[in-house]
Amino acid sequence: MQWTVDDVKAWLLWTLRQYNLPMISMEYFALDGVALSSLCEEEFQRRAPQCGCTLFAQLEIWKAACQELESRLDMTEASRWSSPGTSASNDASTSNNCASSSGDASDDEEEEGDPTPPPTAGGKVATRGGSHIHLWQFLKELLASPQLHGSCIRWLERTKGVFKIEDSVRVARLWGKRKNRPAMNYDKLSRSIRQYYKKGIMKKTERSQRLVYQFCHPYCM
DNA sequence: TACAGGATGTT
DNA sequence: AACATCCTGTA
Repeated sequence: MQWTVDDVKAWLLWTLRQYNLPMISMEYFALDGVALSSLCEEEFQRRAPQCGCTLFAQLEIWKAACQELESRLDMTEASRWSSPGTSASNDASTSNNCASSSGDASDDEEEEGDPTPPPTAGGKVATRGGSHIHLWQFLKELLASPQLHGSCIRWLERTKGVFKIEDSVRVARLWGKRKNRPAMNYDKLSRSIRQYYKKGIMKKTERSQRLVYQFCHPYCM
């Protein structure tokens, strides 16, 4: 996360726009990438009461995606991420240090994450982070960023909530990373999706194709 | 490999 | 409750 203050601002604006979120005061986010990463969910909420939760969750996904790209993908796609930048003019700063040699990487190294303890006052701080995200929410978050995850999961018919998992291994790995479950795989992830059938969160498609699922109505909006 | 679900443990 | 894990069986 080597973002500058401007990179952070660009990411915020881009994310707000992607999700039609209300505008926020950028003054509270005059931070570089490292500082932004060190913020806990509550601190996001404080700075952006309307959408801090979403921004925090999106940043988690972004970080996971960056790790994925650095460790897994080759340089051919590296040009696609760099900094978010609104679709208009953009970057003279492709701040990439992706010098990762290819070779193999059964698993990536630890993330630079957050070595900075949150300097908040008062007693109770980070600890109660929000990892209580549901699988269906996580999948929707991935689906909401096709530029980042379109190669592993994408909508087939967005209005109907039909989507396809293109790369089951990668989706499962991202889910495991998010939940801190290193042993996660598609077998277990798909079992959880199947539980959604009787819960009315997802349903089977008309003529079931493999790796294609469908959200039930309130959940696909 | 993917899919369907039952059983059981964990948080 | 919402998984995570494991497993039997089917296609």
